[in-house]
Amino acid sequence: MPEGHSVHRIARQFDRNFVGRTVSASSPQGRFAEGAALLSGREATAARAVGKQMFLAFEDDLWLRVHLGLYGAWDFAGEILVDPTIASANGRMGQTNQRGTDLAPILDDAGENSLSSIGAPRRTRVHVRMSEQTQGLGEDGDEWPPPVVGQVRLRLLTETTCADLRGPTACVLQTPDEVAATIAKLGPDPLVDDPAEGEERFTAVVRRKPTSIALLLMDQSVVGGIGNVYRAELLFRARLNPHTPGREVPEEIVRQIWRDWVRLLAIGVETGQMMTMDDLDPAAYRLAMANRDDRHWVYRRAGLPCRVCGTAIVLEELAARKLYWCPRCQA
DNA sequence: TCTCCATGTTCAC
DNA sequence: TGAACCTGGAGAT
Repeated sequence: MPEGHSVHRIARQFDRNFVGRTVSASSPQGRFAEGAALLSGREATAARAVGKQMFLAFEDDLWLRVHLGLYGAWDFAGEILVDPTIASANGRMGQTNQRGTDLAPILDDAGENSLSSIGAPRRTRVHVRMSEQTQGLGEDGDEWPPPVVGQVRLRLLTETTCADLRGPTACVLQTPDEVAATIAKLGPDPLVDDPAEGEERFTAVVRRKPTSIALLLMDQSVVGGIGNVYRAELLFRARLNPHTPGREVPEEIVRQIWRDWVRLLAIGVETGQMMTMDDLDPAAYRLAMANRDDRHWVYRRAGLPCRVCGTAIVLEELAARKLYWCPRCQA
């Protein structure tokens, strides 16, 4: 599942490519047919991400709320204008159209959070139309709009850009009041809330809970956007035992975790990758970036030696999710 | 072709 | 606390 960084990238993609444009909406799969009919023909007016939720506003105060859940993904096709605040990890941002505008790079790696497909990692279809002169056909002869492949819950189409939504946990229309109620239930998000205020909210909640810090970090009402990968990595970086009750975690460590999340989220949004070993030396960093299976301190490293102490990384189940940690560094 | 798996949430018990 | 939901890739058969 895309953690918070991906959802912010998606929102920025929508902001750049859909906001201000009239959208044609459909539900090829049929499960969002009524909603798509209501959206179709309206202009998109805003795109926002809060935690793992994305909100897309349309004319007449109609909001689309999407949560990708475990399997969801957006595939973008067509002419994709890249938000200048996000980049591909390998820097392949070179394609430009005849107006000199950046187009989407081809995949940054195995599809993880590339600009063309954002969500659950999967093989990606990339269609990049180079200019309006080629409207109707992509440069390589692709159809326009692209043929529907698989279970597409919602297709949003402008004259130049196509976004296909697959497998979301939530895809619903909301009123402004409902959007506000949804957001009110979420914990602070460093890219939405003032980071200093967020730190205070996060610290106050964690410090009064008997629940383990590992569960609290995954609780979206405590902090927005953290998922299983960032949880494991944040706890390792803090050298904190995942089972420590929140109220027993020293305040300075709680604040350190928040500030680390602020930092990692910013890196994730910028690069599209959950790089958590940013404090490596440059050579080791480049190596880690090149190999997505070797990019974390503990996540998916069960049984492998800890990168710091050599102790075997432990894998256990906590609330039906896999938890990776080093029993020595995080004793 | 079948089974398992995954970066998640919600609901019933 | 555990099951259901959801989708497609990967590996086993």
